[in-house]
Parts: sequence; structure tokens; C-alpha cells
Amino acid sequence: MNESLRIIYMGSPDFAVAPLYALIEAGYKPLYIISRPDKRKGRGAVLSATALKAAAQKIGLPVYTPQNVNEPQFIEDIYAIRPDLLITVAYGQILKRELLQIPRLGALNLHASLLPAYRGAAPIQRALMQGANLSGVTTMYMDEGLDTGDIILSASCEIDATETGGTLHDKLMFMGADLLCCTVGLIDAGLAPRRAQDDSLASYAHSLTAKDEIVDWQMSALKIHNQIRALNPWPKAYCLWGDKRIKLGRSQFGPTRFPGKPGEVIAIDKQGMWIACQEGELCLNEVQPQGKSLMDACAFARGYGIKEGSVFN
RNA sequence: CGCGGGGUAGAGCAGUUGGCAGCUCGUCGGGCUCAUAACCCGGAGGCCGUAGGUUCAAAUCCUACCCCCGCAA
Repeated sequence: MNESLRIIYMGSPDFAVAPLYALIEAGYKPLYIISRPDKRKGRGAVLSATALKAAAQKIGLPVYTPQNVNEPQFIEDIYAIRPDLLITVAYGQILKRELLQIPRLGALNLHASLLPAYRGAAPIQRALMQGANLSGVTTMYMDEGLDTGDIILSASCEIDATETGGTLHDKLMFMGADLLCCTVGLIDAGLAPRRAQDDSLASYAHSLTAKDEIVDWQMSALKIHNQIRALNPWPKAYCLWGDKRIKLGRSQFGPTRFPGKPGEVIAIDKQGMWIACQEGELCLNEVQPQGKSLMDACAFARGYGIKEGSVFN
């Protein structure tokens, strides 16, 4: 409706791209995009832009990539734009109060969880790792805390047993895109609700660390399965075969049928390799040895001479 | 010029003192069986990533290039 809303959109990864497109389609085209600076990434350490920056440049939107958005100079620049609305979607830096107070209609954030649960950096993966069966997206007015602001709207979705970090990411990204459009529409119309978060129900989804990727066979098969699917397709959980890192793709789990020490291969069939865990059995369907592409676990077993009785460290 | 692994049959791998291209699985045909993803017999399937070089002879040695992937950031 009102196409004259002056919007600044901030974000960085993939997750921020679909909501941007949706906003534009809904008639809320941002004036400026702000994203994190280019970083050296990947093989050969090539300098590369964030997904949002790349997408924005493609459609001709001006992009700024300040090292630190909270620099006084940058805050002045934002102020000069006189934005009505400031929107962040996985931007990756906490905004200071002075910045949040600039936009006339407020500063909002789209978050990939049902707040106040899973505040923080890795809500999607943490929810899956913990075996949650409900997730969702939330829009909120930002305050100085980490995802602690007043909630505007939220939408939930169920998580089934086959959900992975990748599928949930995509699902929430599109749900988030819709939710963000609704939210902006309501704000534009002056009808946006506002509800404080109940801090007693809050939980935090800390960023993933290298430690989160290592599989510990001393855990239950269910826990390991949740870890594997949460980190699939990225960064992927892994275990060690000798001194080689084996990334784990798809997996399934079941009750104990054969006895075995944790980490021991107890059966190999068409589905893959069944491995004994502290509790239950985990079946690896797809694995990726370091330096190789993703392959069926039975192919891996065949080519690497893995038999029943072989043990993963 | 960040570090490193790899490209051999449909899949996964072996194969460097250069000398007929192999294994497991799959696939196709046949057999056994009440039956089977089991077992037995037989077959098909390869430009050994590409181009050039050395050699009587190259998957193997030399040079350049293409492609895939792991780490680190």
C-alpha cells in the first residue's frame, strides 16, 4: 500500500535473501541494504561477498558494509537517511540504542525461532540438536539485548523426524519472508501488536563451535541422529576413521538389536552401516570421507574395507 | 600465490623398480530354493580427467591445463 516507507534492510547470509525479495514484491522496497564486509573464504581464500550483498547488487540496490555499524560516523549516515523502518534479518552484529532509536516506526528483527525460545545465533540447529518438535519464526522490535525485544508476530511449524538443518532453514526462511511482510504491513497501517517476552521461558541457541561437530559414540543413537541432521547439510557432524575425518550425511536410528561397544560397526546392509551407541543403534546412510564427495555408506564400507566388528574412534 | 587429498567399469576402491587393467558391490543371463537383499555358475561393461612429452613400451615418469573435495579463515 504505502510505497513511500523508507526502509533500511540489514542482513548477511542466505536466510536474509528470501525475505528481502518478498518485501520488494509486497511493495516495500528498501532504500539501502547493509551487510557484513566481504571476507576471505573457502579454498584459495577468495574474497567474497555475503549472500545478501550479492543478491542486492544483482537487483541494483545500494549496499553498505561497515566494519562496525555502531561507529558514530555510520550512525550519523543512517540518521541522515531518515528511515521510517530498520529491519534486520540475521545481520550478525548487535545494534546500539542510538541506532535503534533512529527509525520513526521502529527497528525490527526477524528471528528463526519461536521467541523467547532459542534466542541467539544458531536457533535452527540448536532446536534440531535438542530434538525439538516445534519451531517457527518471530518478528520483534529490537532492544539492546540479544533477541529480547517485544514480539510483534510469530508463526510456528512442526519439526518431523526427517527434518534437517537445511530443510528447516528453507522452511523458516520462506515462513519468515511472509511473516516479515505481514509485520511491515501492520506497522505501515499502525496496527502492529506488541507483546513483551516472558524471560522465564527464554533459552539460548549459542553459535556452533568445532566441538559441536564431533560425534561421541558414548551418547544415545537418538542424540547423535539429532546432531547429524541438525548439522546437515552444513557444517555436518563428523567422526574419525583412523586419522581421516568422515562427515556424516543422512542417518537413522533404532533400538539395540546386536550388542557392541560404542562406535563398533555391528551390521552393514543396503541402508548403510549400523553402529552401536551408548543406547540404541545408529545407521549411517551417507558419509563423506575427507577429500571425497558424499557417498552411500555401504559404498564407503566396501571401498574402505570396513566390516562388522570394525570400530570408529 | 593460505594448507592438503583426489579424478581407473554404473558405485566405492586397489594398482609407481614403466611390461596383457584388477577387487568388492551393482547390472544382465542361468542355476539352487517354499522363498530371499542369501548361495553357486557365466557374461557385458574402461579413451585409466584433458593435451603434449620421454620410451620399443606409460594408469605408472615429465610438463601444462580442467574438474571434485577436506582443512584453515
